[in-house]
Amino acid sequence: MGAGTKPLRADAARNRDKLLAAATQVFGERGLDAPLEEIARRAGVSIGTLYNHFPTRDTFFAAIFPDRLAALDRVIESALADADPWHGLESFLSGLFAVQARDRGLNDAVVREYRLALDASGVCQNGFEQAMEIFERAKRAGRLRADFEAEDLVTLVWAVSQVIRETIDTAPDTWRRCLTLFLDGLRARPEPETTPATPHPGAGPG
Amino acid sequence: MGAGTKPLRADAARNRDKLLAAATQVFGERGLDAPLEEIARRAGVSIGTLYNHFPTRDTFFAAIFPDRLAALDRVIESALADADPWHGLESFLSGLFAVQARDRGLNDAVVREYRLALDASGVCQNGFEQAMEIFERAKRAGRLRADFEAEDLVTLVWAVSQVIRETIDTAPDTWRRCLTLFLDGLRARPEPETTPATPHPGAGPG
DNA sequence: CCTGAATTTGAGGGCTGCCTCAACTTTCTG
DNA sequence: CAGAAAGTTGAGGCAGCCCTCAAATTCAGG
Repeated sequence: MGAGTKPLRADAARNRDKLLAAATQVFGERGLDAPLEEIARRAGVSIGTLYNHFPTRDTFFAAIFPDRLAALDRVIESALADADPWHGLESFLSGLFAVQARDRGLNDAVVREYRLALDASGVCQNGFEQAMEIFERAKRAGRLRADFEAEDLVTLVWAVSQVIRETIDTAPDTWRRCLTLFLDGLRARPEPETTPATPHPGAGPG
Repeated sequence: MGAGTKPLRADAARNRDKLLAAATQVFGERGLDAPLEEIARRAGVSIGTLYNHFPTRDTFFAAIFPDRLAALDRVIESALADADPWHGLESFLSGLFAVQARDRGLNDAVVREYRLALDASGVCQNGFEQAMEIFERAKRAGRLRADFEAEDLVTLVWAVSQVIRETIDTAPDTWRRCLTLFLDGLRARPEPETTPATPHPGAGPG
């Protein structure tokens, strides 16, 4: 698995790059269901060429997202390196959702990967289990509710992904508020301070 | 506005009823984006007839959902009638989401209405404000976090609606778990008991 | 420069869904 | 029961998106 692929002709390589760039852009703007013809158009290449290089939508995903999702590994690592398990957990979720909120394609991709991970069939199995370790650690430290499970992480991602989808254009920080609610709950707490400070993001119309 | 509408011919009235029944069914199964031609097919009526009676998708919604959404007013009422403001709040959310989880169309419709209500343009303004009163009451009683706002209710509905969408076929009670997390938060609590008893619904594979 | 192989092209066929309208059928009224 | 009004029909036009393939083009090596 090194140089098993024959070198592409110059123009082909150029087109492939243009396609990948366009796809990244289009998926980012429109999500994973974006029309492939839009990608070809934006790449300045015919639809036939697109299918030459990427016979299916999934080949696009495979070319684009693994790297970008792997970037989340660093978020996980740094969360696990945090001395405070709860703070690590918070920073993992913030980091994850911040990435999702920057790109509709990534938002969809994360949902997809986590769903697959739960079915025990994902490529991302690895990343998911690493992420769960963040939660297990916080649990052991008595900071995370004891009944938290892998399903809950997936549920959390589903929930927040939709908040991101709904607000990405008009109030793209709303997910922070949602995360605060998830972390602290709706119930009033004895202590006046809950999470340091995550007030409402600028969602107000007036 | 009483009998301003000329009486429909017998066959027309029959078809209208068939269309409404079919639409209710189809929207329920497929959500508000379901193809209108499927509705005509299931009603045993031509697509032309469908457009005769309901020139736009919205006229369908207007004919179907107001009543069903109004059924939620009873949920709200009974929540407000609850002696315990927090328990009322819980029962409102449970009631709302239970309704959403039973019908994809209603799930979509609730999301739509709440979004509009926030834009101050919804028909449902009324119901939304009534719902908010549940939260205000719980706040006054010191049971709900003091910074809860209307935006948070909408966010909550967005979040849970997605969990419902993702799980409605395979584990339709998952939203309960999501609600528990919202109510109590992820953080471990000093008291051992949080919410009476909402363990994981039967989502586990094994 | 020439040639063969690699690559690109884009018209076109297929599908689904939206919507219209001229021709046809049914109901109602006198 | 006839005629007019009301209602129904479904083919067909439009649009978006998917995907294919024969013909045309471009590249790379001799």
